[in-house]
Amino acid sequence: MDSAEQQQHPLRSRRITAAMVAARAGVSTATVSLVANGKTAGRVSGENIRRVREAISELGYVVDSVGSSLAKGVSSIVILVAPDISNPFFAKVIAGVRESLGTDYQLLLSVTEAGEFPHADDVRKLMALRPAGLLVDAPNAGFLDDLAVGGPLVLLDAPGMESYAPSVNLDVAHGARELAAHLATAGHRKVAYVDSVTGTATFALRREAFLAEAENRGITADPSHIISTTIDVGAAAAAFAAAWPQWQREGVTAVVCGTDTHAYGVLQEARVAGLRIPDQLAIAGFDDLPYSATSNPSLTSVHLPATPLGLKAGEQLRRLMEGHELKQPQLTLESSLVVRNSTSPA
Amino acid sequence: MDSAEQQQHPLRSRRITAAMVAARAGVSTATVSLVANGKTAGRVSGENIRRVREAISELGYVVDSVGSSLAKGVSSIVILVAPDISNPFFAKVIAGVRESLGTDYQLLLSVTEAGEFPHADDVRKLMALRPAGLLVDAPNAGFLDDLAVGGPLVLLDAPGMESYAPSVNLDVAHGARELAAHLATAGHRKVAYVDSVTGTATFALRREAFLAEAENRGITADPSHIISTTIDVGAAAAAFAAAWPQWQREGVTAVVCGTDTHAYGVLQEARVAGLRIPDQLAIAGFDDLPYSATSNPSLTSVHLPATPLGLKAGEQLRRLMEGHELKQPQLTLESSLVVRNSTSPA
DNA sequence: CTGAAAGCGCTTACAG
DNA sequence: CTGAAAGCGCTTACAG
Repeated sequence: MDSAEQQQHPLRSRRITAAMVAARAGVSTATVSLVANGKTAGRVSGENIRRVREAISELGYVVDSVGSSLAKGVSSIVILVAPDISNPFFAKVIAGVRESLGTDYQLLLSVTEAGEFPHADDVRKLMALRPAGLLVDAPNAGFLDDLAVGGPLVLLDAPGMESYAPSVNLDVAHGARELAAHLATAGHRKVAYVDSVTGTATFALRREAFLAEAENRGITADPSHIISTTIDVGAAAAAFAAAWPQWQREGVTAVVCGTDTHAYGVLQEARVAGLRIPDQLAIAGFDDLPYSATSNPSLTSVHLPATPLGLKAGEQLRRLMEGHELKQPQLTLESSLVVRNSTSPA
Repeated sequence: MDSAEQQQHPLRSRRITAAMVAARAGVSTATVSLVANGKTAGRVSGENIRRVREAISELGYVVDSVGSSLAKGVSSIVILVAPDISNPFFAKVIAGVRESLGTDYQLLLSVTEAGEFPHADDVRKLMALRPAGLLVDAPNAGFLDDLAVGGPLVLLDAPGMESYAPSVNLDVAHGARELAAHLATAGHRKVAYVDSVTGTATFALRREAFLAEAENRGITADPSHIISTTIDVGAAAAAFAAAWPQWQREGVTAVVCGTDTHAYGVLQEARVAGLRIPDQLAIAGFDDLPYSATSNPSLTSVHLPATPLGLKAGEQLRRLMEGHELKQPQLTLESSLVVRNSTSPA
């Protein structure tokens, strides 16, 4: 039987269309569309609803996303633009987004080379997909200017860019200040800072909040003690190895890193150099990746709630895509310092 | 930006269409399509090519992906189905895929809850997007049976499933055997194995190759010494903590983990229990994540080439999507053991 | 070389 | 409540 065969191999055989369902149910395609989209209230008789549903399940019909998107003017795709997914932090953000988006929306990842954001042309290509909404993680202002999109848009981890769009941010400054206080209490007076090369706001905020509070507490960070690398263990390790001899001569006793990934590289190289941690050199990072608890020594880090970040951003976007107003367009999630052995003797 | 425009729905309203380009260039939309798609050879005059190109750049026209997909019957979307992206290993795979796919294709991530694969219904929803191709990472056979898709499809890390589709695999068995040999040489006779709960082939292969070679070399792994958890530091830590008292009584001296992530959890808990590593307990994993070099102690692991895996899979899929035959439908990439302090005294 | 026209599959006013 | 019909934006035979 034809229909039985199609049921068995729905993806291999000819595509099932609304017209086929309509023919089988003895209704028009308009009615099929109404039923398939759950817009039957006061528009389709109970009997027809039943017949269409039966035909749909018998044939294994699924609304074609492309035809539907063209007719509606918008697809079910949500684009997540992010500068770096190699950071394990980001995997958690994605997990959160997926969870809040549910099965109605498809997540399309727009990833570019380490730290780079797509430019106007790439953005246009993305918009050609008619996304239902956009999620932009850790953007820089230049990218948001290029973007200039009017549809549903939520920013993640974009401090200082609240004027562009609804955002979900992390109060990294709070954790950064705790870290400065912690190092001051431990007696450090000269610190170095290993930043990320990407000019994204969150990294600037981490650095500035830390350095400001450090200064308040009598800690100095000489300009030559502030360097940047890509978010990569090896790159951070190499940069630290090159800088350390001078830093050591100049009395640096602690290195703060923009991400834990940087910190792992510094840790690795510091151990190669035979430094006693934290006695000769204290090391700390941001993100509190799962690996920071098991590193050697375990890494002091500013904990950032990655999964909740993705979750909240997805929820906000979802409201926007459903046409609702946001009661609270700006959300901020907590951060806090987790002290471990890389700054505090066991 | 004009705030009034942003208030509206520019995603839907201000769209530049082929008709607008055609009007401006004084040609038909058919000619615009030909030029925009680079199919002009012997079909469009030089003069018209010039005029259309000019109009395209003046208006900032981009071919609408939805309309184009509907007309062609296929989109420019490549779907990557994967059971787990929280593993940092996977971020590298994605990076490799993105690189080989280039800018002609958009990468859509189909992620599900930890270790779960989408079932028939979800697959149908995905196929409704009319993807240009499918990449499936670490699938189980049940999923591939459900899939039954006819279009371009490449499997990643799917040992034993070569009959379903072209695949790019990792020779995890080789590294697993090296690991067994290494532990045997170090004098271990009773080992435990912490597996992943997902029934994916690569994990079964890791386990079986390891256990077979272990047995060859006089190492036993009692059934009660083989457990499974999700790929999660905390879950592995808890499972190990619960099992260790019995294992210790029964003489286990080494724990091999299906992934480094599991191993970090075991490492963490072993240190909490005050075990001397590797003297009282040796620990090893698979994946060789960047963090394994900096853990405490550094982790012995079977190195797997994640980025090349994504890269090769993307290249193969690309050939398929361009209508070519694959000269080599089955590719296998190397793995090898990296010995560190968790199994070998510093 | 060129354009008019027929679709691709769906949704949505619209008239009944 | 229902269906015929007009699109959505594009591509591709097809006739000229």
